[in-house]
Amino acid sequence: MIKITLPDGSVREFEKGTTSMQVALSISEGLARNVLAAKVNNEVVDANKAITEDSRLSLLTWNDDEGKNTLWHSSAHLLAEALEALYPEVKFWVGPPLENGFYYDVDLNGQTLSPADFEKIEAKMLELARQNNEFKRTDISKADAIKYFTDKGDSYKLDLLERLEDGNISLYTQGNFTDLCRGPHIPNTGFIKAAKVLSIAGAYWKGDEKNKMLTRIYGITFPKDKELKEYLVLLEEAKKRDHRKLGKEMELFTFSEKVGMGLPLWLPKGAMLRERLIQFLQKAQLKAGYLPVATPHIALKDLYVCSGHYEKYGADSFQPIKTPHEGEEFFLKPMNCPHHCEIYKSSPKSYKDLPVRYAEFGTVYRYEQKGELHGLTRVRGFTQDDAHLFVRPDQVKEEFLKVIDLVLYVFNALGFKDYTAQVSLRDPDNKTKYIGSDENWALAEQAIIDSAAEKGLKTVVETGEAAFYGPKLDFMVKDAIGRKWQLGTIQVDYNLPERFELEYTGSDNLKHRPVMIHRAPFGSLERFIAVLIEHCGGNFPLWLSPDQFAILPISEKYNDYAKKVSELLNISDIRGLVDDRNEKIGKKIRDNEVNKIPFMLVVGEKEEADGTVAVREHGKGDIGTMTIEGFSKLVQSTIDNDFKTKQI
RNA sequence: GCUGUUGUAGCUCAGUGGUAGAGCACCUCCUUGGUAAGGAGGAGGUCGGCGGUUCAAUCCCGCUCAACAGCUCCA
Repeated sequence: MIKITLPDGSVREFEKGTTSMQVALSISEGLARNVLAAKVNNEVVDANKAITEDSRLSLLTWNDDEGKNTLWHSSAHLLAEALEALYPEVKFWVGPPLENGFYYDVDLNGQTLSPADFEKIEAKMLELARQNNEFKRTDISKADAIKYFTDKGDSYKLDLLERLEDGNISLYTQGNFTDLCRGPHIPNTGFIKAAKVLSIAGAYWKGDEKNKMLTRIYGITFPKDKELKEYLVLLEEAKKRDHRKLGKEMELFTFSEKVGMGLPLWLPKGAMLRERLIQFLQKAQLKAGYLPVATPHIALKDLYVCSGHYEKYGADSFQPIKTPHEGEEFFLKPMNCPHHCEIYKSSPKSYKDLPVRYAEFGTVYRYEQKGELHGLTRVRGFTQDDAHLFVRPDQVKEEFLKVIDLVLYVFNALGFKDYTAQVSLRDPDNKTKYIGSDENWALAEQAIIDSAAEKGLKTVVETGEAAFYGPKLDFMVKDAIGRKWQLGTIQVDYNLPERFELEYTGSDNLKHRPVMIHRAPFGSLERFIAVLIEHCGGNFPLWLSPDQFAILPISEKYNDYAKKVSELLNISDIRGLVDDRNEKIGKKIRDNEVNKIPFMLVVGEKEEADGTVAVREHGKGDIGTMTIEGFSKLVQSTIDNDFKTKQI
């Protein structure tokens, strides 16, 4: 008998050689129907693998990421089986699971696939799935594996085999398809109830452009048909929220071939949104003791040689700007920090001055590769909400806590409710590749971990992911439709203080080196606004909305009154427009509704006589008539409500 | 940078080897209308750029530029 410990801590006894599936059956049949794989002592294995010793066991279902991965990995095999049935010439490379679905890289031997063929493949996959074919594992010697794939003519698999050790090679077979695979897999194909081929794309064999281009077929599957439908709705929704599409429709920003790719042009409405975000953060930063600074867009090469950016990015960056003066070279600034270091150095600092917090909305330029550019999320010129805190080593934690507060304040005000802190620490087995003293690293890492814990942040620790210059904390944000984005970042830096020989005089009257903390709650305004647009689908919080109202006169007779109302609201710092077009009210309502204007104020004979406005809220319709002051209060209370979160 | 797809009016898109069309937006006029599209007329394009084939190219071919998707997830 062996002892199996379940996740709830309970221990049960089973015969040696029992499978996870049998354990599941002993608990309930319903559970067994949902078991996709099992985790035995932290190793994910087939649910029908025999357990031979005392073990901890978790049964993995669709609700576990590992369960999903297993189903999708098996689905890749199912896709391969379907492809082989439909196109006998096909040769296979690899088919891993992804975060959302899976792909298989195949050589179609000259055949081409088009979206028109997708349905045929999906139908075949489901037909094969319904056969409930078991995923059978066969452990095999290397020689036999080579023989099998040589006979089959699968040259790509032979290439994989070359790098595998004998004695550690397995095949999985379902139905008529056998693949080289370490597993694990779901018990049988019947668990796959819905399948969708999503797209095809070229992908070089082994990711090397010198190699042959294979066809990568992306797909996704689900254990329930309903979930596929929900997923497709989500894809549609994501398409509707695409910030590139909404940005164009809402006249927020544009790109011009003449200006250059990756260089966004902010249109008046988008610039208004930007300004509001900047003012919002500036106000919060002033309260938190930041000092605004401003620095130019270019600097001499020497600055970046000193900071190390020249060595690291010089060749891949924009080329230097020459001057008539022989040998003089300027660079577009790729980061604000070197400038801020020089500001720090402009006067001697005492330990009593620290922490010093320099903040700047600094526009930086980076030569991103062509293929990397994407809307506002990857651009070549962007504005960081940058600040650098120069602190004593013993102040790292306190400052970290304050920065976390500021970041959470920002997320709250913008409606991001779901976020995770990702803490990146150094690799303990390879401490030499990092700059800075051992005890300072230990201090900072502990400070970050403690700060995150103190603030009650959901935290994921990534060991070995720290930059060479310091540990960091990144905020991963989930948007309204469940997609993850990396936004704010807080990074400790031991490198730049060293390179710039930054100092402060301590209470001991000796020179000490400060620690630098880089932090940006938005990251960059461009990227942040892109995420914000997709998060709220263009329906910005009222305080950010470029036009907060549109006044719609019933006829031209009331245009003057409309303008008067608009001016009055402007005085209360509420901004909007007067729709004085020669159109009927229905048309005006439709157009402004489509334009996502938060409030529409209909004015006609009655309103002019009473000094009122008839208010319509976006997405809700008529909410009644009120005085201008009443509307002004409504706006104010709506905005206050957006901020009704903890203040810093 | 590499591969593929795309590029026609401000926007969304149709179309053809004989130099172009729709809807929306825009302008003018009629209409002055009370909660999601009133009517009529008009203006607007070197069909991304360069070159080639052809009597003739927006359409075919080559190059180029840009946008989009993918190129990292190694059984």
